[in-house]
Amino acid sequence: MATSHRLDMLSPSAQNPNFLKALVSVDCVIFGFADNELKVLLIKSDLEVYKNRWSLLGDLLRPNEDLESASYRVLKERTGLSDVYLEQVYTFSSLDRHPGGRVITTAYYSLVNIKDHQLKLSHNELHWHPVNELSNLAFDHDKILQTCLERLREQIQEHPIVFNLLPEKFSLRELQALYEAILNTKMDRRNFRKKFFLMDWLIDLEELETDVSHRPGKLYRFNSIHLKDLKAAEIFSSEEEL
Amino acid sequence: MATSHRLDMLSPSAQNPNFLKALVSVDCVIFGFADNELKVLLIKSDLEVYKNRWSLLGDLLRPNEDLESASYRVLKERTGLSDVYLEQVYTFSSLDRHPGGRVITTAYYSLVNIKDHQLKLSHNELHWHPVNELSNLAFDHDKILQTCLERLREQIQEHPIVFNLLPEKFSLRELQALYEAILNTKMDRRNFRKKFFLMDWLIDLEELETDVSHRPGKLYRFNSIHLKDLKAAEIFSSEEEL
DNA sequence: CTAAAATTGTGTAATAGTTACACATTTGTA
DNA sequence: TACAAATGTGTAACTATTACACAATTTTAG
Repeated sequence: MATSHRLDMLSPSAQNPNFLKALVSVDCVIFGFADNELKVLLIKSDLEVYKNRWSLLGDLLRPNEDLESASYRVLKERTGLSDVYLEQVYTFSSLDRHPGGRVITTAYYSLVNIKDHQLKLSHNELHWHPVNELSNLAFDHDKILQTCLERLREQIQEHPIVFNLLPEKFSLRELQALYEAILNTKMDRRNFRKKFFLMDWLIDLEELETDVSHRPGKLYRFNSIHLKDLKAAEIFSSEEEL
Repeated sequence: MATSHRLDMLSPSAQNPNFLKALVSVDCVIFGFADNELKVLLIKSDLEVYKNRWSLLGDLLRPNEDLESASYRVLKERTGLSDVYLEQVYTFSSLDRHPGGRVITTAYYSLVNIKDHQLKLSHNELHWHPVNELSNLAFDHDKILQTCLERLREQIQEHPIVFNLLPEKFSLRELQALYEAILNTKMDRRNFRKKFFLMDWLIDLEELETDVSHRPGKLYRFNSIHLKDLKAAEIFSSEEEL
C-alpha cells in the first residue's frame, strides 16, 4: 500500500493525466424579499441546450482569485452590490452537470435588500423570481437552489441574518412576513413579537410606518450588538483566518 | 454590461487563460472514538516543506470521479472501510494553500468505529490523534479540522449520527462519554438518559456489558427507524438526486 | 468472605421556554 | 362617520430543561 499522501507528491507534476484539472465556478443564489415572497435573482441562460430556461448567476473562477472573491465579483458585476451577506453552502461535482465539459461549482447564497438595488437590474435580462414557483432551471440549478434554501432555513433559526433582506427600518409585520416566506409557515403574531424582544435583536426607533393604509406599526432596526456573533462565526469559518 | 452568463459560453474554449483550470482534491477528516477521546486519523506529510508534520488524508480528484467518490476512495484505500458516514463540509480555495501550486480542496468529515478497523492501520504511517491536542498540521489542515469539528458539533445536536463512531452494541456510559468528548462538556447522567429514551433513538438489547470492572450497564443499539430521517436528509443534499 | 471502589439505575421539583388564544386601539378610506 | 385593516398587549397550559441523591450491582483487594 502506498504510504504517501498523493498531494505531497504534487509538484511539479501538474500534467499528470491521472489527475483532473477542472474548470471551477461559483453559483450565487441571491435571495431577496418583496411582495411578501422570497425571491431569487435569475438570468436567462443563453446556452443553446438550456434555451429559455433560467439560471443562477455564476462565473468561472479566475487564476488570481479564490471562491469567495469570485462570488463577490459576480454579485458586484450583476447587481452592483458590495458588502452583501454571503455564505458558502455546497460544492457540486457531478461529471455531467455541465454540458460544455467538466465544471465543478461551489454554491453560495447571498441575502440582499431588493429595494436598494432595483435600478441596477432594470436594463438587463435579470429577474427576481418567487422561489416557490420555480422549477426546471438550467444545469443542476434546481438542486443548488433547494440546497441553499434549506441551508438558509437552518441558519435563520439560530442566527440574526434575515435583516440583510430588509431595509434599515422595518416593522414587525415585515419581519414576520419574511420569516413566514422563508419557512413557508404561519406564525402567531404575539409569540413572534415576544420572542424577538426577548432575544434582544431589535432596537425600537420610536418611529412609525408611513404609506400603509391602516394603523401604522412601529419601526425597528437590527441591534448590531449581535454583529459580533456573526463576525465570530464568520472568522471561524473564513478561509483567511485561523 | 455583459448580459451573458459566462458559463454558458464555456464550451469549447477550455483553453481560455482568463479561467483557472485547477487541481481539485478532497481532504477527509476521519473521526474515531477511543479512550474516551475524540480522535482524528492523520498521516505524516512527506512533502519537504511540511517535514514531520501531520496531515489529513486526501487525494487529487481523478477525471472520472466526483468529490464524493473521491472521498470514498480515499477512505477505502487508507482504512479499508466502505459504507462509512461521510459529509461534505466546506471548500477551501486560498491561492497559497498548497505550496506545490493551485489546489482547491473540498473537506469531508467521516465517522468510523475505530475498533472495527484497527488491523488495517497497523503497518503504515497512519495514526489516530486526539483532536484536542492538535495543532500545526500541514497545509491549512488546522483550519479544515476545526471547521469539520464545528460542523460535527452542530450536526450531533439534531441528528442521530454519533452511532457511526460506536460499535453495534454500546452502553449509555459510552454514548454519553462520546457526546462529552465531541462537545468538550460534562453532562448530567440522569438527564442524558431521559433525553435519549424520550427521543426513541435507542433499542434495549436486554444484554449487559462484559469486561468492565464494575457493575455492568445495559447494552443498546441504534434504533434504525431513524435511518430514514438521515436518508431523507441525505437524498435532499445529495448531488445524485432531485 | 468481606469490605471498598466503581458505576448503574432511578424520580421529582424548579425553572425556562413555547404555544394557544381575544379584544380594544389606531389609522386610512369610502 | 362607520368600515376595513392592521397594531399592540397578557395569561394560562403545556413542554422541555436543569439540578440534584441514594440504593443496588459487580469486581477487586485484602
